[in-house]
Amino acid sequence: MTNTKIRNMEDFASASGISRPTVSKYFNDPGSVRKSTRARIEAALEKFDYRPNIYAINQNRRQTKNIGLVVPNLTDPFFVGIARTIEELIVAAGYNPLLLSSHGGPQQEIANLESLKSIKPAGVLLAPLGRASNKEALAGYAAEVPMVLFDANLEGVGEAFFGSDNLQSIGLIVDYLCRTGEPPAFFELKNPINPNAFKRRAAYISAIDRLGFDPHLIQVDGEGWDFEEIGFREGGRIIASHSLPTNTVLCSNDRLAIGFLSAAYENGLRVGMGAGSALRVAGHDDHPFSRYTCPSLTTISQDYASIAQRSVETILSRIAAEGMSSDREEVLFEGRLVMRGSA
Amino acid sequence: MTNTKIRNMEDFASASGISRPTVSKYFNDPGSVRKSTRARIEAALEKFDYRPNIYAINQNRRQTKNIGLVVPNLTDPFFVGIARTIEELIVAAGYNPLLLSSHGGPQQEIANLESLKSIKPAGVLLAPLGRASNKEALAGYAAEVPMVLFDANLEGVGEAFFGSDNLQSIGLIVDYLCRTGEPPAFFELKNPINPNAFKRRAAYISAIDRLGFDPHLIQVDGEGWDFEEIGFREGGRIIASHSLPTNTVLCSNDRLAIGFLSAAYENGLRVGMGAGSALRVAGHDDHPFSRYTCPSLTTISQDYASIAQRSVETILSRIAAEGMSSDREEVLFEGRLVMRGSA
DNA sequence: TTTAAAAATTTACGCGCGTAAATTTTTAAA
DNA sequence: TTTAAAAATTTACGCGCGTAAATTTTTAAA
Repeated sequence: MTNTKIRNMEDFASASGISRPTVSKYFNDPGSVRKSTRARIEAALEKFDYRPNIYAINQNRRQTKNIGLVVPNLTDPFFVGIARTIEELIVAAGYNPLLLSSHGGPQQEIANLESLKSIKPAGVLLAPLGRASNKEALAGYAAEVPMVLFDANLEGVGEAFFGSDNLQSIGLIVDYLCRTGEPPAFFELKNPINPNAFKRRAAYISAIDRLGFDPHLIQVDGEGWDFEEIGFREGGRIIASHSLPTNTVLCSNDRLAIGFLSAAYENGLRVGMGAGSALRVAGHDDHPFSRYTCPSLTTISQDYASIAQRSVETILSRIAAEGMSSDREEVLFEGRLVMRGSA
Repeated sequence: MTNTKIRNMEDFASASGISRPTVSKYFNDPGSVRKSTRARIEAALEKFDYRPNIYAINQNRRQTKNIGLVVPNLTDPFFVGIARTIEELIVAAGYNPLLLSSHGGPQQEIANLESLKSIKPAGVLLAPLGRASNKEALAGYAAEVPMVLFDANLEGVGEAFFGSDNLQSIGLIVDYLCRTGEPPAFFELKNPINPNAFKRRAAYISAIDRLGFDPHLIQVDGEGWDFEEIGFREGGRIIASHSLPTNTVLCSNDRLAIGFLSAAYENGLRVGMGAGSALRVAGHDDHPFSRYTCPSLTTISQDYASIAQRSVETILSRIAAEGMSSDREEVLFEGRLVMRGSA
């Protein structure tokens, strides 16, 4: 064999002794060619390590193998974790994931989707910002590209939504807190961005009502996504002013709770369940750092794995169906109580 | 104007009344065409919102506008932050960043670079895993694609390296700790992955020597990237066994310190500078959560902005130079002391 | 061994651009 | 107004694939 330089599929086909269209067929689906042919191509592949030009492929294929994955934030480890799980599932299915973060801004969210357009994605998985999202623009986009929402729902947008069952999970932790001590007050933002925050508020009120107690909403000011800072600042203010209505606080999410716990420590308030403790604090999401707060945080762990799996399955089936959209699907997965030191 | 469907640059050119080659020239550099021509194209652009097919462009261009960005980990907020800064600089320069995480594994690091090959990147910015990296494979890759390293250095690999001056920053915090209390012991992994860890160890010894004290290395077992867990487990073990050689501990990085502080809390050891405190703890990196530990963590803030900026500037100039590689550049940026409650 | 079905091959075209060379038009300078 | 330079246009080719239709070869079944 001479030292033939393989520059394209033409060269590779002649080097392997197979016609180019058959080689093309092989790369699109190795199982679609005869076993002996496959063996010859793979032998040649060992020798020359040729790979087809992705740009030429995507220019000519009816559809790319790209799937966009847009999350609101990558400074939040929750989205990093679920994005990684989703990416693995997409790769396993033979597709190519493209992860983008909206950095908390609705204009960036739209810009991300627009920039994805240039790579002609077969489908998009979107965890929307929520209330801040440009819903009309997203709905318009979903009319052009198959889109599945996860984490936060926008009514009627996309082919499906998969997220957490806040009614169940908040009910679970409220039950637990009431069973083991004083009924909790609910610490949250006055004007939350995330739709889950509204559902958690409603779930809290419903659970407290069901148990025959009075709901206490502690609604604080704060904009944006810097929840730890808000939890620290507002939590500190409330603790210092001795205006806590109960000795138990359920935070709308772990990031608020992390800030709140830090504020409690700064103010010399001992948190936990023991005799010497003045306060119990719980969160929601099982943030990676909730294990290392002082004390470690009792919280709810979301079913990331199921959310990721169903989201990927659904976008793949919608891509395969090519516009044969049936009804919009909405599935909520149950959370699990994680008991630690704080409550 | 009829309702002409714009399917490609040919259609768009005739709709705007300009020849296709001139339109092509415009998209490659709007400033390269006459002002009046530019105005006509942009007027047509408003009307038809056509955009060139990225696959056809990249198939035909000598070089793409893609720049790969590979970091060891996205669960570590340090890399999320610097990646975001770098992405913004790349976009501002008219290039397209592609962020990939190696998830802590050397085989994934190589796989990331290989997968980048298929999109024919003009250059790659790599924060290598360090000791675990397949150095030969990375060097081979750098011979084919312009590559700049940041955060962790691999001797001789790539066109340049930009990182932190651990000698300066560790010296700074050791000086501070010695000036304000007992000289610190150094808490670290026995076999660290990251080259910075080795430099910090050496910097600690050098600084302690310079001040005329005896170095105390607390080297603990632990594999992988779960530093908080290692800090918590090993820190707790050491605290419980009362084997701390001093009342001041400098941790090799903030994530170890976060775990260590949590362990101190669990063991009832009060950390801080006040009279009632038994222990001082400091870290390195100014992790986003170091503000919310109990107490908040005294640490070193790295000069992310400079590292990001120089890395991007350098890869762009090497891309422009097209293989005209001169000497390998190495620049270390100084850290800044961040004083908080823990030391 | 014959026959039908499946797989591979050949031929041919098209995708949507970049880009080079020769020519024409426009602009700025004399 | 003339002239030279700059910009735009025309013509033409190529990039590296996907893919369809007709034909040939191979395989499996009768």
